[in-house]
Amino acid sequence: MRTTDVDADIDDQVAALLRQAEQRYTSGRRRLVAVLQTGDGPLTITQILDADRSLPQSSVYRNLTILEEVGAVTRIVTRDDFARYELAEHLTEHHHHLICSTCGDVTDFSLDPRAETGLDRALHRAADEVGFDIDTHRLDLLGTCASCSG
Amino acid sequence: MRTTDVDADIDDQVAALLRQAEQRYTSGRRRLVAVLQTGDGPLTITQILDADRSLPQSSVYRNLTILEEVGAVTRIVTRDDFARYELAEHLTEHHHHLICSTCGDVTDFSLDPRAETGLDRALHRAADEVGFDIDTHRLDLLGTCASCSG
DNA sequence: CTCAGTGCAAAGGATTTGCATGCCG
DNA sequence: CGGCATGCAAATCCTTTGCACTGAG
Repeated sequence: MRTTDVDADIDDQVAALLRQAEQRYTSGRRRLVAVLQTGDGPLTITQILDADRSLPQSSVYRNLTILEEVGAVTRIVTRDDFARYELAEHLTEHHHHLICSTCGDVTDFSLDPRAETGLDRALHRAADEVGFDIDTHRLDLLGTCASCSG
Repeated sequence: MRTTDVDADIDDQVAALLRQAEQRYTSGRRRLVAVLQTGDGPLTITQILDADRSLPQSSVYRNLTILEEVGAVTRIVTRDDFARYELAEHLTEHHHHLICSTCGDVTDFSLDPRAETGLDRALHRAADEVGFDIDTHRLDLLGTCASCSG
């Protein structure tokens, strides 16, 4: 889904984000972003390292932190002990996660626009009541994926 | 909000859940549940230990694990590195979380029933498409809480 | 009495950091 | 050239576990 001709575009945007923060878009960071573009959902460090063996663990951690600060990447935490990373929403599209309780895998999905809008309105109504200023929302479904229920 | 006369009721339900699993409801576990009833949102281990200094760390971890297995407690993970725990939804009510990006605190909130129902329907529609079997959903708002924006 | 539960301290595992080296700008 | 980024290995920090002890039934 993410392997379309917008990839080059994403690269440019990441480059821009880094430049604004006075950070370099080095080859290691490029390879990291490339791996993240690959996944159908957020990836764990292990998955990233497996996907590109040339990436050293510590650099991956460091660069993911920087890419997150810069706003190019989002860190996700599920119930298991592994943090997961994905490209930031403004580089892809707003989406949510299907988290399989059995295999632990995380995949993306979207809500139809009407439902998403309605949800957004309801959320703002609720947040306003307590003076909370919403930045974004996060919606995950926990359950069993198709392969695990088969 | 949770400090009402349903507290005794919750205690009974937790006791029942433990009994079903052939687990004892010991004083340490009682104190732990008592602390969880205190919070306006999920608590970190540190918060729990601070709330009741007589609770040893390792027992808290162990008992939270057991209470989670039994279905009395839910483990939450936010973006920071601390796991948080709260009483299971069927002991309280379905609710969501306001996560402050500045101070890291988590508080509960609810959506109005109409919005919640609409959301649920939309979620099932989306999940059905990919053969995902929903157990529950998790909805968090990320942003700035009233005290931090002041 | 017996066995699950407890508490201490030491181990485990994901993540972070120090430091010498290499490379981008 | 100068400083940021890198990579290795050692350190850190939340969490888990081993083991001897205690208390509930």
